[in-house]
Amino acid sequence: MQRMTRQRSAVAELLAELVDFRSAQQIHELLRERGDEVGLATVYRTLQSLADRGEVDVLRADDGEARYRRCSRQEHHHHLVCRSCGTAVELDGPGVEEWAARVGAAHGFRDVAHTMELVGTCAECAREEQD
Amino acid sequence: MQRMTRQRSAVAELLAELVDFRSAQQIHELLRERGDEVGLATVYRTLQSLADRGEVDVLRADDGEARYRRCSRQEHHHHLVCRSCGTAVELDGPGVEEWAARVGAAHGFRDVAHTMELVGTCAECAREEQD
DNA sequence: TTATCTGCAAACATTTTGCAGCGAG
DNA sequence: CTCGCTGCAAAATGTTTGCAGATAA
Repeated sequence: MQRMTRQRSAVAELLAELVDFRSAQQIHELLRERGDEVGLATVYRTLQSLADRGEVDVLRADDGEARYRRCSRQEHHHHLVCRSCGTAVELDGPGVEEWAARVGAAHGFRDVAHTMELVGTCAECAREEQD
Repeated sequence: MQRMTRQRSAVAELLAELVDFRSAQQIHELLRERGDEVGLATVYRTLQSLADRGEVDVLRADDGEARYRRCSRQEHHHHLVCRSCGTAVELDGPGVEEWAARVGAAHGFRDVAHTMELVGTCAECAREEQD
């Protein structure tokens, strides 16, 4: 069957700590940063097998990159990012989650996941733009 | 500005006849079948410019291919896509727009834009999974 | 005329795959 | 010891881009 290897443990552990969707390449990079060297191909293979077993969610970003997230009922959150300086605010509040679930149910959809990104100009950068 | 060429007319006409999402490559093939030879690169460029102007919707299939469809509405809206069969439902209702604007304002952000995608399993595919 | 568009081929980015060697069980 | 797993590099796939020639306005 399935063997437990250093590489697979590393991917699983990292996923357990992440809350948002991340691309395979981001995951590969995060592993490297924490000292767990895992081949990119292995990251792809591991994520794929996890996805096949339903242990991670897979979504596609607008640029075509696949994004993975460990599957859980736990609420994830979103970010509001400044398009100018990159400052990111973590958002909480169930607003979007509720809306997504309600809309999905209204159309008979099950297991509705979502991705969402807010981009704007933060107060500070808006002020600087005036000059 | 923008010139009207044989190729662009052909793409526009084909899109007008299609109802569901098609990939750029499918569109290229459909054009060839009806005798309108258009280079694949031109198909991509045309679809991209149409998407920029909001005249077509773009979605990403699970395999990473982009799918295009002429937009039935001009306003900004979102989609609920089935992760299994690809069926897409256009969503209306200002729920998310209001939420995004409110959250942005609460943090002092200006010109808040957002992207969002819902993915779920539609009723029909959920039924088939039972077997 | 001339700025834009087109087709081709080469470049790109992401993901998959073939294969020889490694290593968990 | 055995197969499944890994890393590498090569291939596949979908999309973008550089460029020389074609063409709408």
